[in-house]
Amino acid sequence: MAHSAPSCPGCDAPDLAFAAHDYGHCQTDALSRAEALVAARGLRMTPVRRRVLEILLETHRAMGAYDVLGRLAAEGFGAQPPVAYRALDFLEEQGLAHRIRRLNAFTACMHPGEAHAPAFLICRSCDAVAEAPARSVRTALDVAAGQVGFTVEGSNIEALGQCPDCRGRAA
Amino acid sequence: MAHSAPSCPGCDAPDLAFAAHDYGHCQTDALSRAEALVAARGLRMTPVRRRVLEILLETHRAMGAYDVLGRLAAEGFGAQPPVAYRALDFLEEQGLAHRIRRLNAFTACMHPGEAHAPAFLICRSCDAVAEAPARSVRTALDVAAGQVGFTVEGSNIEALGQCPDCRGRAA
DNA sequence: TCCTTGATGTTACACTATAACATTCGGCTT
DNA sequence: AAGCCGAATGTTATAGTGTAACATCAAGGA
Repeated sequence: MAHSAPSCPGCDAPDLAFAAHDYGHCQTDALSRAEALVAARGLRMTPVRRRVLEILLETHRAMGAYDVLGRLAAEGFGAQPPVAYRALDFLEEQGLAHRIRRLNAFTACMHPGEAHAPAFLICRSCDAVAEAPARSVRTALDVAAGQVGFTVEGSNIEALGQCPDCRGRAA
Repeated sequence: MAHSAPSCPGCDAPDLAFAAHDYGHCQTDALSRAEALVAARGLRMTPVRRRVLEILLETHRAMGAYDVLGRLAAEGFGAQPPVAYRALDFLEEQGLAHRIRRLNAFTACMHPGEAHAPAFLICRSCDAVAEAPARSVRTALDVAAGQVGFTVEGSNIEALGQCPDCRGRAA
């Protein structure tokens, strides 16, 4: 699936990836796209799964599984770890959420349905996480791996550094 | 520091990254280079640190902190987690070991002293981990991040897939 | 010698994640 | 409507990963 319909100008515009903007756009749009995608695959977007995705969509940060679980429990869902982990695993398998391994945390995917091997930019000052277009990065990785005969099936590419806002503020 | 002296033909040759070869070369050479590097920085390569590096160098795989700890404990070193984690953290800070976040594990660096932002190739069949030259990958990441105003200070780039051997055997 | 610094060792605990099993729900067949 | 089946949820319990805090010890300098 091509990148035909940006889900949110604020989220997608490169120069606004870290800028403050109305998250409502991202949230409602990504959610409806996720619903359609899951339905098209003959799977079920259950209440827990939907709620977890909504929670992740509330911020452009990464949330730990136990943070998500806390929210779920407070809302009457199950209060045990598997409840959160199963929903998160489902969302990740469906490409609706990503795991940020550096943080042991999860973040909503900003481009559901589009084939992409994202790179994540993690700000060490404000903990914001942005999903950067990384086709070139992934390509370079495939090439480097190919040179040693390795076939890449999946990747995690994460960068730790400083976002524009924090760099401006703190030098 | 430039990549002037490959530490081991078997380890460094791209087409042998995953091939069986005499680990003795890698181990003794990497170890002596590590010693020199640490000394040059005015730091101390203590017995625990040296032993942990040796243990990591025994294989071209990633080891969990608790696996390392088990070895240490069996040899008379402290038996509590911080003993292993402190040595591993030291080695990582000095660029003598790398953390493979996908596996919650650690692996010895094959190019100590050389500036590098490595990519790791993790075989899902045999669990071997190879450190691929990834200057181009890191450059692509820097560029992609730069486009959204993000300054990359550190990265983890990991690929999951199949090594040449396993692909040959299993199709 | 005394003192400071850094390294090691310990206890104790926090955080992350999964195995295994019971229960419930939705859809389908009869 | 009754019964069945597979998927999803909920639970208990436990495994695995990582760190805070403090005590002890060794090395080097004042």
